[in-house]
Amino acid sequence: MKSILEKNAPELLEKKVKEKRTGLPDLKNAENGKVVLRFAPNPNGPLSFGHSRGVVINSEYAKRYEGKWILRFDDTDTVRKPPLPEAYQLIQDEVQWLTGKPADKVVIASNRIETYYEFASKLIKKGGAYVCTLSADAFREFRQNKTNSPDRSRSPEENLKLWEKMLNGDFSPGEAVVRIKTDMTLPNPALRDWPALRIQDTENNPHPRNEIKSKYKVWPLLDFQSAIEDHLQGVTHIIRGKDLMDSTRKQTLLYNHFEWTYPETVYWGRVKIHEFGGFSTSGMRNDIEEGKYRGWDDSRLPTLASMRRRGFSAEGLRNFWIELALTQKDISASMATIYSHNVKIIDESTPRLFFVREPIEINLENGNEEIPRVFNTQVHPEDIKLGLRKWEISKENTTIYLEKKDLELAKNNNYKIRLKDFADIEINGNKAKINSINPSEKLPIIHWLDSNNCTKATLETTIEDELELIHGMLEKSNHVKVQSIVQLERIGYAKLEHENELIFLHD
RNA sequence: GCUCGAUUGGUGUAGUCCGGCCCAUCAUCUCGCCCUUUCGAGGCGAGGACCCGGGUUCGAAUCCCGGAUCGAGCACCA
Repeated sequence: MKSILEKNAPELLEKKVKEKRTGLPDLKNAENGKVVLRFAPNPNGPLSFGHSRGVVINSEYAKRYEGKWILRFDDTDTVRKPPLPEAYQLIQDEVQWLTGKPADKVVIASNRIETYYEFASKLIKKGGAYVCTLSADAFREFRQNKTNSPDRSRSPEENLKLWEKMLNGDFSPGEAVVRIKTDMTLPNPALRDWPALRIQDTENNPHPRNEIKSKYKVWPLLDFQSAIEDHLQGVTHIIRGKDLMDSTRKQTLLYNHFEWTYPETVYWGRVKIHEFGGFSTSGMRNDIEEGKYRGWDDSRLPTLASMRRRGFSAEGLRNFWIELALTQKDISASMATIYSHNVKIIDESTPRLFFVREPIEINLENGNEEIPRVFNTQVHPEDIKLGLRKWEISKENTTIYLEKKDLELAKNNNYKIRLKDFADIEINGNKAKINSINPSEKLPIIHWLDSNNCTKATLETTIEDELELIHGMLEKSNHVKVQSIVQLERIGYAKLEHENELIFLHD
């Protein structure tokens, strides 16, 4: 059989060789050079770790299809989710850091309110939308009963008048809303005459941007604003959470009124990180204002700012999200996976350094051998090009530091231990003598410091959701600049945040 | 309740459209070994999964029917 096929129809055999796909799936109907994507966070705080998924996925697709992606600030709720003025810039900085370049375009919804008004007017004129003066509760009845409300039958002219009254401020919040006319008998209740624009009390809840403040009383809701803007910007593909599936359906109904074609849409599920509890942007904002956290970059917070501060590499984060790919499953990932991605990026270029926690002073004396005058080892064990760590060691009154914990380790080993890259020693009280330079027997190897070649330093870390400051001695090094990542041998990776101040990254 | 959607090892994925080469991929994880003067990195090996029940078929992770479980929407939030 096979040989017959080989002879007569070899393509049938070849077709069976399936290629394995990794990373992001292809986008449907994606034409190279023509793809336009967007990511639309609410600027009520800087980006959370979860948001970074949106930035990474959209920018990666834009790169793959040589298209562009728009960063859009959906800042249309001044009451419940008031924007944070500084977030607009913070988010753009974070995007730059994460993707290595700015978004291709930035759109701020609150700058475009009048444009949204135009489309609302147009649709009301066409009879595709109407002003509804029912209360939310009253309308709910009609939605549940699949019956038309009396307001629904008003003529476009009457609706236009009411719309003008809304804009003029003749209605208070809750008294009038613009609804998109769909069909009250639609099986999905979420789609029945859904609300598109509402009134907000911007006297008491002004928009935080100075140029906006109390300028508008009527504000579009997400489904309307987003749909109009996507069309105006020529968005071809929308990647959004599956919680917005009904938004797609609502917006498609709106697009039908205008006879526009809706973009291709793909969904992702929720992502939980085992180690992070439930955090919301507004919750974090409260806690920060109350002083519970030191800021958005507090290392206990699941924000991009925090991860960036701790020293995560943007590339590692990107790889993490790409590997998670795009599925509608609600997923629960572990920090271990993120660490693993990060280590792959940083390990080969990260200088090694000794940091002795809770240092105990020991006087080092000559023993079977004299104290060597120099300590010499590589900055990176696998890469000599990164240079050498070299200390001059005084031969008189030589004081070294060992970790308290390592003293216990030595105790369990007849007080004999090996100082890494240096010598075997035997400890006796606060003194130690050198037994041999070369490793004479298999001893535990510990890191250590010479008092003339180190300085006091602190390591900030998180233990059970509390910030801890570990005091210790840090090796002096001219290979490590402030803000760079180091590996504290036998401890883990950390960032030298300031002179003599380290912040723990991960182990 | 109504309406959507998802279901592959501990975790995340590939494969599902167009059934066989899938005794199921890759990564993470765990364990073992090697290497290494770090509890790091690297190398090698092992462990572990097609939600359940029927059906169609020579053959089902893949198709059909039923069920279960989980999640989301039904806000004048985003």
